[in-house]
Amino acid sequence: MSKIKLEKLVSLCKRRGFIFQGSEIYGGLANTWDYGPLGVELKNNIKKSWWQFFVQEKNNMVGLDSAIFMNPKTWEASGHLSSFTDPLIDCKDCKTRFRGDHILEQYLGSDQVIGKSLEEITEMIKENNIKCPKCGNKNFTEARMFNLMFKTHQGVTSEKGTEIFLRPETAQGIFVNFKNVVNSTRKKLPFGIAQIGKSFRNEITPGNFIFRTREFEQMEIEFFVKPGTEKEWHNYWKNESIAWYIKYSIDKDSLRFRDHEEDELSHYSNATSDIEYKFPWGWGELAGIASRTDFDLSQHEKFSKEDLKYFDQASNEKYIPYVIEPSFGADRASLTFMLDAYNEEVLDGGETRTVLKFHQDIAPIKIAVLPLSKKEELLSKVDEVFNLLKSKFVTVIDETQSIGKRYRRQDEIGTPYCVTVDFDTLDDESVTIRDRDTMKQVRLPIESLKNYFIETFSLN
RNA sequence: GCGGGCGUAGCAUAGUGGCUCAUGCACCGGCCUUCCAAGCCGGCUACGGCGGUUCGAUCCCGCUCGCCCGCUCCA
Repeated sequence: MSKIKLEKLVSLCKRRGFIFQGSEIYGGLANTWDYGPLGVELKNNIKKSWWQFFVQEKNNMVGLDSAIFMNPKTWEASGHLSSFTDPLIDCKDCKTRFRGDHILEQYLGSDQVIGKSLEEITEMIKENNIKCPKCGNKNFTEARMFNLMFKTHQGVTSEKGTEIFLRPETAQGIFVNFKNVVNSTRKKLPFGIAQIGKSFRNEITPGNFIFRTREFEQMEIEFFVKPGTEKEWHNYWKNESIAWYIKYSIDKDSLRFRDHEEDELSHYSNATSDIEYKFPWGWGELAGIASRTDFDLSQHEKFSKEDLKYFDQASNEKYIPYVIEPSFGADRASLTFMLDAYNEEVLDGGETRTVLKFHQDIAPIKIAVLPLSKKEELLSKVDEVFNLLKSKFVTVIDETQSIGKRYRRQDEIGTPYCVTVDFDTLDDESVTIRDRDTMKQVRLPIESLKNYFIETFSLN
């Protein structure tokens, strides 16, 4: 398996139109990336495949698309207003940055630190003679707040009462709609609600191309279960989650589970397992499967004063469901699918070809129609084939330069099938289908072409 | 945000205080070409931005923007 350097992929992405730097003509905007013509097809296919796998093909799942702006009370209830606000301090000598509360906890224990203000944390670090864990000096900056939520104002004027946030996760949109969904779908536990959408976090350090950005797209499920059954469902979703990556051809050996240690668990979780991928810079998180207990619904019940309990007809009990949350990053998935698909192959002639071996349902372009030469008769036949396929499959025509070069072009963007119209086509009404991975060719009548591809591709 | 590295065409690189900034790939047009990056001819496209020093700056200086690595965070 050829391991690709990240720069190589970034350059390919730009050259071929997968991903561009955001606002590039203005010198860019830190850490924003735009999906180009091929990138948007790829990402859409990834989201589509996810939705099909996790929602449409499961009878205990439904979908949702909630608003990015939410009543600010939501974030009080969810804990994001306090927990996503980290007091940071820097060591002036070795220039390392720490979380002030974490460093204090190591010395004093967590009960001493909870709820302290910035000034108190700064003071406590001084008083307790705390040393930099890295260089041992005591030359710290003051603690400063870093709120991970983007703040803005609703309405034209910036009055305090209308302050709102860009959601830092899609999950809360699901929780606040739990009752609506139960009432409108008559779903019984256990069942889940899925949502794909953008989230925003003012990350301190974004980076690694589209791996960590401040604006990103999540694919999340909140799966509601009867308390006491959360362990088995946690396991179930771990397996389902990794199965999706494997179904869409991510290399098994580049994936692994990693369970969170107790001290790294989020404020809402009692058990979290990550799925990690072996990125060029090391293992990185692709998805997290968190057991969120009844934390969120309980909090929303408390803050909203709405009864969010579920009435279990079978056992005649009323309770707040427990929640298992599989949460995926769509941009990370896009990066992973590209990295994993990237191959450089040495051919018999000694030349190399670059080929993105996407799963065929993920590939941005499904079919390229190529005339063997630029002769008028072939070109009109090519149009005919294109028109036959275009309504069902993303199809392109490429007619410039040699046929071999065009095959390589399509390889580089991961097009699984090339349909070549040659001079025999004019007589026998058949075309040659060339397979990206095997480079083998088969001959097929034009009339059976569409059905052939309908059976080949499974994502609609 | 802090420290370090970096910024020349679509991509990857070369080079220079002053002459039309070079090469490969890619792209476009033409000739040619009947299944895996052929060839020939022609063409488009760049010194991240702003300011300073200088007769003259892509090159030196300052600021700024962006990228990469590290730290903290996370999908």
